[in-house]
Amino acid sequence: MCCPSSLGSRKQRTRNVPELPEVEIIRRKLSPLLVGRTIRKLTTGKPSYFFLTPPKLLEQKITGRSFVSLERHGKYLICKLDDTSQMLWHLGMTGQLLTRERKGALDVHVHLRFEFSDSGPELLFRDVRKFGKVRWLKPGSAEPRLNKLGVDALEITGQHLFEKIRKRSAPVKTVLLDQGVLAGVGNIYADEALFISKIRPLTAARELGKAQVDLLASNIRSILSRSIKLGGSSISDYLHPDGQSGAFQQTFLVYGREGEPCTKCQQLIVRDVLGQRSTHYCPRCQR
DNA sequence: CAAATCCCCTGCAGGC
DNA sequence: TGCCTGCAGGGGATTT
Repeated sequence: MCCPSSLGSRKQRTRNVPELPEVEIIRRKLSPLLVGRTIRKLTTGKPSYFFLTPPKLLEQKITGRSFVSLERHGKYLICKLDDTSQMLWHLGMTGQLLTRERKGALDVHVHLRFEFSDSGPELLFRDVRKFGKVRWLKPGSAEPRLNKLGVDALEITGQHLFEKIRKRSAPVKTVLLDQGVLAGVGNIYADEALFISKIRPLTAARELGKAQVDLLASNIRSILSRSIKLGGSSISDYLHPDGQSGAFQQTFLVYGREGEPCTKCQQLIVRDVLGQRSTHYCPRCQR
């Protein structure tokens, strides 16, 4: 049938990176598969610059350890190990955590392969763009990056968000992406939440009134929850650990819809660049 | 302290 | 058909 590109306008290619819902789904699916299991062997691919902890050191520190819990703050996954050390994972843009039966060759983008002492599936850390991060933390030490994160976006309240942004002159879209303000919102959910809240992304954060920020905070929480229910957004690289795709991308109202009619008012969706990130909004609904 | 800019990387769309 | 260019994006470093 008719293809969208027949409209003639050059459409931006959009990608989706793991944001809070995607990381939370990984956590929920991976947690029962990891907790209680012991790492028998860690294999690293060619050392990539992206490791915060050198692969050899990581291998030395976690071999023989077992998983106690898998937690999440914003877009970070936090593995607690049985010697009270921790392993942090950040998936960057294209990071994937995949489970599979122990067989077959590894493709060149697999950077870590966790094998366990039992005969169950192994775990792969795969990352094409190499923006992902893996860090081991010795017992009792804290990760400065985690300490700088704002509250998890699922917990954000209007009052708290208002306090955090009331003096910020930057566009509200840019401020929502600041992980020190709230943790877990990325490009897609920022655009979608602003649309639902009828707030133009370019608006200076400090111009927003308390009622608007209350609404925004509430919409951020609800859109993230809805995405989790639908398995997250799978446009390009994101997959669940078992290879399943999410379905939330089918409900996007503005993201990646440049040039298409707004679902509310038929005005064409506009794309701008803010803080070097593409930003989508309806010029009529969002004032 | 906040804001703006640049950069890491690689697959792939678009142009010719 | 095939080569070349430019873009996507999180977040850290650096500069203003």
